Amino acid sequence: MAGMKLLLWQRIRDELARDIQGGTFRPGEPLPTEKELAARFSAHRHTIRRAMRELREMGLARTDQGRGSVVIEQPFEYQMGRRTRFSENMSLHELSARSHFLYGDVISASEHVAKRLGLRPRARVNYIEMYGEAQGKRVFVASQYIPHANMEELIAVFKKTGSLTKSYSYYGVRDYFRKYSRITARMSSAEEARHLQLAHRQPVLVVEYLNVDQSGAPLEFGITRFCGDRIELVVEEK
Amino acid sequence: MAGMKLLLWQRIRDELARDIQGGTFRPGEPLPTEKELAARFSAHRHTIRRAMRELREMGLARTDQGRGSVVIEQPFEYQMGRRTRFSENMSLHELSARSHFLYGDVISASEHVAKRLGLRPRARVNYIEMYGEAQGKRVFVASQYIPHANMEELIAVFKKTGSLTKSYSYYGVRDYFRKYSRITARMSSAEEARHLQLAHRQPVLVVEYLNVDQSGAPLEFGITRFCGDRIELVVEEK
DNA sequence: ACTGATTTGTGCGTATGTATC
DNA sequence: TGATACATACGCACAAATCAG
Repeated sequence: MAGMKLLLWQRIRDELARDIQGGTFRPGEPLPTEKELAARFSAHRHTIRRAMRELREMGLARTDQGRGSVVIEQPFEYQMGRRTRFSENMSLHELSARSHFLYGDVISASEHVAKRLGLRPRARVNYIEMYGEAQGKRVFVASQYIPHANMEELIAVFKKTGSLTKSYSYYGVRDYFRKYSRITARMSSAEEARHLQLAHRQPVLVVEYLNVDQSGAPLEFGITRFCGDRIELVVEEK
Repeated sequence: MAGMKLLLWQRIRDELARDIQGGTFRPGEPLPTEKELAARFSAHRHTIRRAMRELREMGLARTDQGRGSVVIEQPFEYQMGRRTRFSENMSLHELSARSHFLYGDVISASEHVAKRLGLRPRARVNYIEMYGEAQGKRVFVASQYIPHANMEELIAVFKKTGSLTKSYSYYGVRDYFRKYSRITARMSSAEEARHLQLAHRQPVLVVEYLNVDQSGAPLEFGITRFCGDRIELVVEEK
């Protein structure tokens, strides 16, 4: 089978794929126009299009009518399941992932938040805003609400440890679980676009979730906004 | 606790919430400007803004700087898990949900599809496009790939039964399971916007998934594009 | 709001190579 | 050998979306 003769469009597809994976064409950057590629490969535009179709299906490129084709930014995988944790999640992929503190305060819960956490309205909660980074790219901003009772110095502890999981263990919570996730998509707000360092308004994946401790008691309610094209949520059934 | 005195902003919030939930303000329609609301309630604009903030947190309204506030279209819940099926899923909520046939053919699988289904490249697969409707609103368009071997008349069967689950049972597949789901968000293409009957380009939730039969063999690979603001995917852990 | 240039999307026609019966 | 079917590749034309002025 080795040295099998490849068709023209397959050779073009493979060469462009190598150019992309080798870094000649960088993620986010436009690919040459079909006309230019036709000249480069001395092939018909239809043949170029056949190759481009495959690149799209391989998830390497995206093309828009009237605009052209761009190299897709390979999205990071974000595993979502019973034991979803950002730090464990992305370091698995050696992505040098970190979360960064943005803002924290003790506030009184809105009705919506109180209901989700099973608290009485206006109960005191720790409110923490953070953003997540992987390979130098912002991938999410998150707002988290944790009941203030029993964890009165959580914000200070979080600032020191830099991780909610570690902060919980400081308070004796050895393990916790994702109870549910509710996922929608919408356009980013101006503030979200700023935090995610997006040039323009882009779609965000909005995940509203509840984490519970080992006894099943609500531990943390949060709303995470993922940059739509930099993250791929993976829900794997066992 | 009954008859507890409510603050002014809480009364305004509750009255507006009743207006929205009662249908005075319809989903998708703009709410009165803050100035108009201030006049109606004889309250200061700041007080109106305090109430609006809660409405946003309750998921009832959305406001954009310079434009105003609109009533959020309450998204349908779409349960996602091991036994995800559209027909069972939405009829639970009495949403009069149906899926509609768009296009079907036997094609040869692209490399990407063949890989996911564990077939050799260019193997024959049934290709079915459909869209889903709930309460008269388009909620998704889906492209599905099912190996052609063993299910040679699948498309004809599907046209008659109107359901993939029923079509599978015709071929003796009594049950099947969701192996994984991969979720991203992006802008809808022109064609997707048309199928989803969107006025403008809007974000879509893209779910790439694999269903397997009871023996664990790949049964159906598909890409579903949900209208971002009309659907909320729910991943519930047990 | 309009115009023209650029770029991708689509359709049809033609010719050629290859596999099958 | 011939007939047929199918995929590949090129040529040409026009539609549709985008963008700069």
